[in-house]
Amino acid sequence: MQNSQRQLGRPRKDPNELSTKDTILQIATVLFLEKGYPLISMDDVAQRADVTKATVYYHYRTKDDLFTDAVVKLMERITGGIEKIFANDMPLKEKLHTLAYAHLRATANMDVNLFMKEARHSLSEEHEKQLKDSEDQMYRALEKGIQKAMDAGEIPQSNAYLSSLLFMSMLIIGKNNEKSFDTLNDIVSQTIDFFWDGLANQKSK
Amino acid sequence: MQNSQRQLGRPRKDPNELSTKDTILQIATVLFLEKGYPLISMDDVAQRADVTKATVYYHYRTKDDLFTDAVVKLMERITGGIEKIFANDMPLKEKLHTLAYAHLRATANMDVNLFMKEARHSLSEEHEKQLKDSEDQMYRALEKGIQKAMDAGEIPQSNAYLSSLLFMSMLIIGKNNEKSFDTLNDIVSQTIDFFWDGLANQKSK
Amino acid sequence: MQNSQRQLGRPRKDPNELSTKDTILQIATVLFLEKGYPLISMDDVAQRADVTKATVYYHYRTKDDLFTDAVVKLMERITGGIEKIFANDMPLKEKLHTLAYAHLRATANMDVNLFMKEARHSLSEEHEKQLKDSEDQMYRALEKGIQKAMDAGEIPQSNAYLSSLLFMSMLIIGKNNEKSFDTLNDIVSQTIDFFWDGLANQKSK
Amino acid sequence: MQNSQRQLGRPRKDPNELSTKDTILQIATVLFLEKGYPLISMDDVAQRADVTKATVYYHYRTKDDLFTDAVVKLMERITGGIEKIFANDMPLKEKLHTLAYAHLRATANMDVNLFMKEARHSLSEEHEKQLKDSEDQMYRALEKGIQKAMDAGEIPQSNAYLSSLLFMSMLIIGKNNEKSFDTLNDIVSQTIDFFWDGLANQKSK
DNA sequence: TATGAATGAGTATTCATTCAT
DNA sequence: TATGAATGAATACTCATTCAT
Repeated sequence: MQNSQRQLGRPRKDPNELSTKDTILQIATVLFLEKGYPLISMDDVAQRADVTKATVYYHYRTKDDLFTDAVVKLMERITGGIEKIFANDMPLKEKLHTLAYAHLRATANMDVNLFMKEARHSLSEEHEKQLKDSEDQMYRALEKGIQKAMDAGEIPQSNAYLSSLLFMSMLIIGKNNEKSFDTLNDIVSQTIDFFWDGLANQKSK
Repeated sequence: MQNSQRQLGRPRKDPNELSTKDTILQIATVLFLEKGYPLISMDDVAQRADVTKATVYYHYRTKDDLFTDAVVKLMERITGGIEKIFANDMPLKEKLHTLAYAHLRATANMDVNLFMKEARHSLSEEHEKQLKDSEDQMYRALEKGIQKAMDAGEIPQSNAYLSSLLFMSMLIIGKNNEKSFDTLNDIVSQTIDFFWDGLANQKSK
Repeated sequence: MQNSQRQLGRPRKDPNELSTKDTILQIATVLFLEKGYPLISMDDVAQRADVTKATVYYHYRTKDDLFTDAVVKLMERITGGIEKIFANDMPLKEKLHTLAYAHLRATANMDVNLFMKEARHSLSEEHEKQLKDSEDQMYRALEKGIQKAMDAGEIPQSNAYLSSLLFMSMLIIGKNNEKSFDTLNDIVSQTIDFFWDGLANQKSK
Repeated sequence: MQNSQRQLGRPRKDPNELSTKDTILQIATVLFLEKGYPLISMDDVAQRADVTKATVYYHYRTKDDLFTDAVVKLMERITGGIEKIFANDMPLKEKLHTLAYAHLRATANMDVNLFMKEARHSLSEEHEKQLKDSEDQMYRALEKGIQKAMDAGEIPQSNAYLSSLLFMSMLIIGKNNEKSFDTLNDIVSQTIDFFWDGLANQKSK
């Protein structure tokens, strides 16, 4: 009797490489981040992934599906990163620093915010909801970290969710205006200081 | 010399109506703000302005031209608004409040940031520069107002330009998450408080 | 003052030729008749009409629109033909002969029935209704002619509408099996005879 | 020689279930009848049969093959039905009635004629011939029955083949316009009466 | 026997732009 | 000033078919 583990269908050429589906997703993520949803065509993705358009469609039923999958997985990675940082034992301000660097490096050419919003006008409600959820999860992870610091008395109690929104927002702006500053370093430091002072001086509510 | 009271050329039928060119620009601005550059076609603009596409092309050589003109003029209006507010005599915090309301109201459905960035990948360098300049002018106006407050000792000296960036950024984020808050009022108040504390506690540099 | 009759926009190259729109419609009708709705692409139409696909779309918003217009106008022509024949003064049987010939000649390669039904699965409800209506009108014209003959006592009273359906149906079948007969003449004669006897022997209802 | 009772090869798990190939054929027949050849994709068939597309291709080399097999087998079944009815001993008119009901019920959603013709433009000559043959066989079965009635003096001698074509043609039209009549019953009765009078009054040739 | 992966060629439709009046 | 006609290039998506297991 045959080993029932045997794989059906045509197998991957080289099992050590990324699967075609993963390659497509990876390339798509980069491209969407770089130029945004409407400016990237399925042809662009196919060409860069060195497969035919039909292959892209074999793995992702629609452009929406591909985009949504790309964003959701990206958000999950970012959320994971945030959680990992907050699991550490450093003081909050240092965590924020680490976070800021990690985030800015990871999303090099992109504006996650833009990324999300751009799609809103093109996606189905279901897809939009998925996006929104994954985005929200990210903010919630950050909120949780901040809240913990509030509960630990490290900073005064205030609206931790709003703080997380503002933190992300500040990072983005910094990045968009990178050229106006000497270094990424400068932006991060000054932004964090600014944010920190905002945080530190909230009247308990 | 002609009497400057006298209108040259054939006068518009109804002087209260906008010129065709202005109608087109106005409509285009609204549409671009609503959906972004790539999602609005020249046909959309033409239809909504109730002229033919050819007429749009008569007044604006390319879509880029139209978009750039729309953004630049919008930015000029916003910049003007900022300057007017800062010319007043209220305390800085109150000015920021006024500004926040005015801005959020004016840009109801839109995200200026998105608006600007979206175009970057589609526009020629020349057009991009024009956009960047007009955006910069807006930030500079805000920066100037903040700097004035620093010089007057109203708040401590720090990076006024960064502060202006952060302020705008916070407003946008707030707006995008409007649904997380009870009212526009809440967002503005909390954001301004947060920003204010960031501002107020900067160590002099 | 300019003549207000002046045509706006780019005019037809040669005003004696068919307008582009008419050319497209004519070609499309022929093609759809020959091969049916699903097998004819907008590209096919464009190529045969010697214009670009975009031009076809300039004149007809969708393939459905083009198809519907083609069918409706064809049906109108057929209906008109039927009415003209029935306006004459010959005996009914002769009219049917004339009709049969005219119809078979006009719809050379086609099966109007096929033509109509094929579309049913592809068209919107609105388009389907238009088709159905134009088809119905044709049957009604025939029905009216037959009814007149009944009222005039030329043939016994019976269901004139069913008779018109059957008449058309017989013609089509005859045509589809043309090769089994010697000549178009044979088919027409025998079919009409058959139909005639069916008509002539209906018991009054 | 093997005992013919014994099944060769691995027996099907559940002998009541259709073989995969038969399932595919059955589903395909239904789908093609419903929507016609061009509108049904191999994917549609595969999905509805709950197998993969590759499996369909394992059993049928091409879409043409599948279609042709579907039609030929359908025609064989119909032909068989006709023969069985004509083997009976009722008067011809009653046979036609029975036939009409059986046919209209069996081909519920379809127009066999349409079904056949639609394919003509897509199939190879070889396939077309097969289709034509199986269709012809059906008409011949009907023709034979009618001829027998003529020879038996039940109806006057005339072109039995034409009569069979017309009979089928009339049935179809009736079905397509079902909604214009009260019941299937009405259509059948009236159509048969009409046909019968056509038949009964042919001059001997 | 059955399947997962991949593809080349096509399909309807859109869009920025040009041109002649 | 404004327009009707025309187009080249792109866009999302589909489909019959092949291939290696």
